[in-house]
Formats: sequence, C-alpha cells, structure tokens
Amino acid sequence: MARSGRRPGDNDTRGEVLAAARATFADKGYHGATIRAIAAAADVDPALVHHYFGTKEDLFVAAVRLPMPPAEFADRIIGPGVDGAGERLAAAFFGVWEDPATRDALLSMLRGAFATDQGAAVLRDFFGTVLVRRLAGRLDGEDAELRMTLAAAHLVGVAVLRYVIRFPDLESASVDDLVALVGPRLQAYLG
Amino acid sequence: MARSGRRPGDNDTRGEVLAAARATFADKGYHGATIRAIAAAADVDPALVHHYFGTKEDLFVAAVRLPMPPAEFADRIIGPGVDGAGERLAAAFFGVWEDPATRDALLSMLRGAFATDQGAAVLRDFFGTVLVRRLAGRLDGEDAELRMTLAAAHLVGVAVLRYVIRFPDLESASVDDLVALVGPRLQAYLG
DNA sequence: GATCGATGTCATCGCCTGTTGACTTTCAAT
DNA sequence: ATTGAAAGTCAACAGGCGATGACATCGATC
Repeated sequence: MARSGRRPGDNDTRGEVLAAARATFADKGYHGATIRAIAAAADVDPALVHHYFGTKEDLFVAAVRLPMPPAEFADRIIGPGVDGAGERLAAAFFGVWEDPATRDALLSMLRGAFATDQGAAVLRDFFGTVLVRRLAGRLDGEDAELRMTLAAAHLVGVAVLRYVIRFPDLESASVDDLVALVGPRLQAYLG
Repeated sequence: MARSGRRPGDNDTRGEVLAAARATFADKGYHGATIRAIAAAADVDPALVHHYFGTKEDLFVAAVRLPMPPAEFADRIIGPGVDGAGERLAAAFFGVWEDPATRDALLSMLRGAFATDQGAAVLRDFFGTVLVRRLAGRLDGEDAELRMTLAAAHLVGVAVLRYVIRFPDLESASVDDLVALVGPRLQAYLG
C-alpha cells in the first residue's frame, strides 16, 4: 500500500504520467481514455495527473506534441529534389509510425482527431502547417497544394487501416513493401 | 408541452429516431453522441430510443447499416473490366459519400471505427467483405489483395480528411477534380 | 534544523451517462 | 364496447466521470 506524500529518491513521475497518457489515448481514444485509467497505468493518484497537466484537454495537447522537429522532417524529403521524393516521403512517414517513441503520440493525435473538434483542429494544423504547406511550395505545376494534400491523404488512409483498424492485409505487410507500393503513387502526385 | 402516451395519426417515429441517430453519430462520433441528444433531435423521450433499438451499441449497429446493395456496387466497378476501374471506383466512392441518404451512415461508421473495438470491427468487415475481397479476386498479378487494400486505404484517407477533419483544400475540391486526380492512382494499384 | 516549495494522496463534490420499470394514451381487432 | 398490444412518457437509479481543495511527505536552502 503506497503511503501518502512525496516519494523518496529520484523519479520522473511526470514523464511516466505523460507516457501512460500517450499509451492510453493511443489505445482507447480520447473519450475512452479516462484520467483514472491513465493514473492507474502510471501508478499514481488521479489528482496528480491534474496537478501536472491541468484539464484532460491540456493533457491531450501535451500527449500529442511530437518529439520530432518538423522542419528537418520536411527538408529530408524535399531537400534532394522532387525526384524520388515520393519514396522518401513514404519511408519517412512509416519510419516515424514504426518508431515506438513516436507511435503512441501519432496514434493519439489520429484517434483524437475523430473524438473532438479540438482534436480535428490539431490534426488539421499538423498536416497543414507541418507537411502540406512546407512541401507544396517546392512543387511545380498546377494545384500543388491539392496534389500534396491528396498524397498526405493516402498516407493517412494507410495509417488508419494499418494502425487503428488493424486491417489484416495491411498490418502484416512489411514497411519495405509499403514503401515500394505507395511511394510511386505519392510520386505521381508530387511530380 | 407534449402529453404522455401514444401520438395520434400516422407517424414514422422509429425512422426519425434512426435518422437522428445517424446525424448525431456522424456529427459527434460514438461517445460524443448521447442517447439524450439523439432523442432530443428526434423530439422524443430518451426511453423511446431504447424501446426501439435496445442498447446504444445496438442503435449504432442499426445506424451504420447502409441502404445500399454492396454486390451491385462492386459489379458496377469491376464488371466492365479492369480498364478504367480506378476512375469508376473513385466516382462510385465519392458518389455515395456525397449522397445525403448515405453520407451520415458512412460518417457514423467511419467515426465509430475510432471509438470502440466493435466500431473498428464493423469497418474492417465492411471493407474486407464488401470491397476488398469482392474486387481483389478479379485482379491480375501478385499481391492483389494488398494492392486492393491500398487503393481502399487511399479512398479512406481522402474521406477522412475531406469529411471528418474538413481539410480546406480537400473540402473545397469538386468531386470531378477528385475523381480525375485520385482515379489514376487507384488504377495504378488495380492494373 | 526550521522553512518552503515540489511532489503526492485522500475524500468528495456535482454532473452526466445509459438504462429500467411503471404508467398513460392511442390504435386495431373482436 | 372491450380488450390488448403498440407507442410514448416520466421519474429515477446506479455508476463513472472530471475536477477540487485539504492534507501528508520529501528534498533542498538558509
């Protein structure tokens, strides 16, 4: 039985709560994830979650903040030029999704986008500011933004079916196969 | 003030409740839509919703049952052959999404897939049984199912960004433009 | 070694939810 | 006319939720 009061020794309880929030939001969605469940996963009193992060919405915003610099992400894709950007985009996208350090935050963001208006705004802003606007500016031809958005939509769709719905054919596919199949279709939008 | 007891005259209250459920599930998602809100939208007591449809899950299942024969849908796309199937698929897909009679049910299904495990199963089954398996069998080449699933994923992604997230570039695009842009990429998967 | 903020728990409040059972009114069949 | 099922409402319950404020403990500072 855990006593009351501060725990002895060095501990990063705040980080554990944040990790538990990411995992729970990713697994259950925004409404399905309760403060109590998050607190239990972090072995902590529910009140402590509020103490560190304020309201549930505040916690959600903290949970979906990615530990990833978006500018660098965009540069790595479009920096070498338009040629091969489709495959680089696909590889980078699935790379961060497969990375355990970023996966829960991405899943939380994606699922959260379906739960609340604020969650939708977060995703809209993420894709708009971080991805589409940054990459579409370097494309040639008409409707560059729309084409870039459609490329992003394709990636979102694969992420939805692979990581949320867990569609068997997609879940069992390897990242290499996905990149090889999806990359050329992205390239068709970009080129 | 509405009195108690049965209402006089001919009325399809059950249908109104179902329509209200579709609209509310589509707008707020599974958890965001409350029985009370659905009942209020149908101008009805919350208990009547249970009287007609049982539990909330039962109501959801009834709400996402599409007024659309899936077999005919698949035949219209692949019937004339693989040539041009990509554009036909895109046109049919956006057709049912733009149709007010089916849109709310589709939105409910899509949003519901993110809210509960059962919702995910519904979507998995819908795409798997209705779309992928039915169409993939008529394709040539290797990995027909995976390629068909990726085509479906692309469409899901566009639906997500256009109808749920309401991404501006996608929301303002016309169906014709979408079909013209997306169709060839689907064709690349099918052919 | 007293003090003070950071860390952490406890008990509880008010609210909203899905669901239920008793009751009332209308319609249709006898 | 009577009856019985269908349609519809009302009041309420039990449980879970997010959130709050008072309290307990620890670590560092002077």
